[in-house]
Amino acid sequence: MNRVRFAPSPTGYLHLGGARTYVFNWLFARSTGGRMILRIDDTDADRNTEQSLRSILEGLRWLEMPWDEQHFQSERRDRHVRAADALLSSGAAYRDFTPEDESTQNRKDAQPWLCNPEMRALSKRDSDRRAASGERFTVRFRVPRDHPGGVAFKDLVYRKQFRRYSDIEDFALLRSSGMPTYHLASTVDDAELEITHVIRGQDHLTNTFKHLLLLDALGVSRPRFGHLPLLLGPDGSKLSKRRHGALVSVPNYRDLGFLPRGFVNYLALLGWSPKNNREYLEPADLVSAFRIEHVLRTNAIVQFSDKPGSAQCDPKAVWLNGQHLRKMPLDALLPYVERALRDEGWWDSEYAGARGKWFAEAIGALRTRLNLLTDFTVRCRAYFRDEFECAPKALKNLNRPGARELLRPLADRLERLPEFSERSVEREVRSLAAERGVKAGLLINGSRAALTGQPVGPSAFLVFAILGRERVVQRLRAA
RNA sequence: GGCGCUAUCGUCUAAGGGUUAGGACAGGGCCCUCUCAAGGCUCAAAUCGGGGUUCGAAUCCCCGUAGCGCUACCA
Repeated sequence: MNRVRFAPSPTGYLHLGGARTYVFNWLFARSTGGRMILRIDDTDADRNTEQSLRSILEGLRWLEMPWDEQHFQSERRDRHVRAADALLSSGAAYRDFTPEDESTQNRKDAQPWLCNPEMRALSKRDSDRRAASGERFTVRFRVPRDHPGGVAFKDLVYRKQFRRYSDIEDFALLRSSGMPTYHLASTVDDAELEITHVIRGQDHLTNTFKHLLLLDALGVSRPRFGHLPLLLGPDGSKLSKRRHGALVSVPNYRDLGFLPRGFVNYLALLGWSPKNNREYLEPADLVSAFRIEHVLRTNAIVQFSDKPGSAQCDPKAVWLNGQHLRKMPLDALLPYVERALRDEGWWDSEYAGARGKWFAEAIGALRTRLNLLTDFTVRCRAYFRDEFECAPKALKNLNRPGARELLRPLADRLERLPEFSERSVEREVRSLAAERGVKAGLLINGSRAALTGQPVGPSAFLVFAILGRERVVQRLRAA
């Protein structure tokens, strides 16, 4: 059975890149009957924060793509250290006593740093003696750099990969604090958790050679690797919390009013394509269409902007979300709208009870012209609240010559109407307009303004029907 | 600097030797219409540059250029 993992480090919130990696892993697991493992890579104690961990879990849960297992890397430290010890005694690794500040100096040099030959050549006796005397050291992997060959593997996405031993530096396994590094911890855990497919960002493509070296030295079997193209910001640089801020965080998209499925659909199309021109894909469609071999090799730019007034996110994401908002089963949509209204303090328990049918019908009518969940609160106030402002353009419709005077007579007629429905109301409105010799549009637009305070919205007759006779009559008179 | 990855409309992408280089978003126009959407139709918009290979190249090869990644006791 396939086992894949997503291994975020809790040093910031979950951003689009991480979420996309999670989504691809999950899709791969589900489409092949495998298991999804969440592993929190918290080996860098200094930079980890509780808040970051919470936000990652929250963001991941919001995607509605549950994982099957969860592990904390920090709880597995013993195994990492044991692996380092084993490599040390087999000679595959060695102690490097170079002081930290001196070794960081090396990377400033024009020449690439590969190893410190002096430390590499240290005899076992000297090494043991210096370690026993309490001298600080890091443990490094001894890359067989004198051999002419190299490491090769076949990436699921980037195909054949090869790197000469002589181009790989002697990377650290254990820090001088005794803490394992990412390379060691990640590799040991992948092996012990029996990960079969490592699917991660392309920024790890060149790290994979090190991981393979480690895996082989540890004598464990290699998982398969698949690297994903990177997500770039509009400025062309790799998406990061540092540069691009909260704008690219998953919670931001939730707050913008995205449905999990709309967001996931958008993410899935960044660096992957079903190859048949389909764009709108429901979660189940994604699972059945997903093929790791169809992942692209080119980085994708995520469109967004922090300029006030302009769209904060890719308009295509908004469009896709609108597709889901309209096409998903109404029953499935209702809970999301409920939460949006609750957040606004507009939720009425009657919506779920006596007026449940009304609520469903209203949402069903409203959703045809909305894209985001937040549109229900920012654009539909008049359907849920009795106090609302009249927009300037709506006021203009109301003030057209002859419009306002007709509202009261209309209210009177509607009050007496035997049956109050979309069709019967339409008949009344049109006949009143005809009798007074005005265009129906005048009355229709005026009514919409009086009833909703908006110049735009659903068909006016539908508005009448949604609001119901009582509120309609009252609002027409008030205008 | 070294090593590696990548290169199709503004953006996401299809076409992996033969197509008028297709679709989607965004933009323009038209239809529908009580408004705004939705929906339908339509217009504009791309193969980074240069060399090969081939009857034929977006597609294969080489060179250049550009972008990105790695080059940490970060992950």
